[in-house]
Amino acid sequence: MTIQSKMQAKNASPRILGAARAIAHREGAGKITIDAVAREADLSKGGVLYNFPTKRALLAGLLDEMLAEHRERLASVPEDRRSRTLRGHLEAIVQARAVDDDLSMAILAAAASDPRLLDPLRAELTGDLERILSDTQDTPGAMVVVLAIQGLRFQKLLGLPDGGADLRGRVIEQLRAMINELE
Amino acid sequence: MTIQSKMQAKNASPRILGAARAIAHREGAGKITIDAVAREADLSKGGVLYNFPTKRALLAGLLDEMLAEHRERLASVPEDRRSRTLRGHLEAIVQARAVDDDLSMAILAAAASDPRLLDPLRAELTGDLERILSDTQDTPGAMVVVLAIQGLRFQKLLGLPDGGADLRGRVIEQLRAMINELE
DNA sequence: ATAAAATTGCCGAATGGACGGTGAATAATG
DNA sequence: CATTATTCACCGTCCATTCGGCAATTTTAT
Repeated sequence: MTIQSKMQAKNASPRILGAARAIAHREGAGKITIDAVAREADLSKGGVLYNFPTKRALLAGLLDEMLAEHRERLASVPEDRRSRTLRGHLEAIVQARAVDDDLSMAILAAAASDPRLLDPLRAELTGDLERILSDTQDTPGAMVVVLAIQGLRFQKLLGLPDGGADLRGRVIEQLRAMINELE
Repeated sequence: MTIQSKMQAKNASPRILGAARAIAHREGAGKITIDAVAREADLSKGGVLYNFPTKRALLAGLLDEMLAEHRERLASVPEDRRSRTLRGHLEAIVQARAVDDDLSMAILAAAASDPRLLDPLRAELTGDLERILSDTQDTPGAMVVVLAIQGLRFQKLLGLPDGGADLRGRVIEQLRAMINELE
């Protein structure tokens, strides 16, 4: 109980989402439970459920937040360069923080029982993909890069073998080169 | 209840695994529960747990089975060609049956709470990757193909946008070409 | 301005269902 | 008979969701 013991915060949602992230990072993707989130956010279970009427809504909120951050990162790529979106995607995973991995796993796990949870992600990626493909004549070439980037994501997410940090670096260089060679 | 009403099969494990697959395919990844599997396999819950002492073991069994099939597919690639393993991986997803997607999702979901469940997969892929990389001088080039293939897997698994069947086909052609150009 | 009324944000106990797992008894097998 | 395979009846836990109530805040009425 902090300073705001009796003070009513206008919006506890960000605190709740932050708490969920913290739990995912500290205890793993499977530990995101309403109780746990409530404790972490210094809130009651009812309080959490007031802001997110269902657990699904909470997960959806997390995904939303991640997508927003994703958009920000894309926006931070210099305007003038070709293949902006594609570059953004690549740089995003280069800089990706480890925190998001457990979070992604949590969302993935939930999506197993409820595939439509990923709809916002699909929508976002559909837009990105359109932009990427319309940026070049060599659509298959661009698509290969997109797929490789996605591969990198899941490789990291699931801890699949990557051939060592050394190779990983060279692969990223290679992908950068491939992007530059797109027409 | 089929012909084998009162006949005791020597080994119910395959039937159980098959039941799990059926459920995953018919009702989704989230519906694989011990009770459900028992019903589907026409067995009691205890019977299932006799063969797989824990749910984790059941999932591990499913993963095992999938990896075995994976190895078979790899083995069916003509001996003489270069980059055998890599070609195998590519052809595997070209022919992949939809059944396995829900199954993979189920395993993925479980891995969220228990990452070590994926250890056998990691081991398998580590071996494959070694073989792939030692087949060529252009390790980054090969790795890009590996990643793209992995990207294809997850794209399909999660129903992410793929730019249409048309592009998909051309991408696969492109990947085949890239493999051929590896030295 | 101020009392009354309504709304907002939250609490926390209770509910109920789903699910993994156990163990003793029983049937089949060789 | 001994071992193996399976049933049946429970148990306990976890966990999302419900719900009635309460204090602070805002709105409405007087």
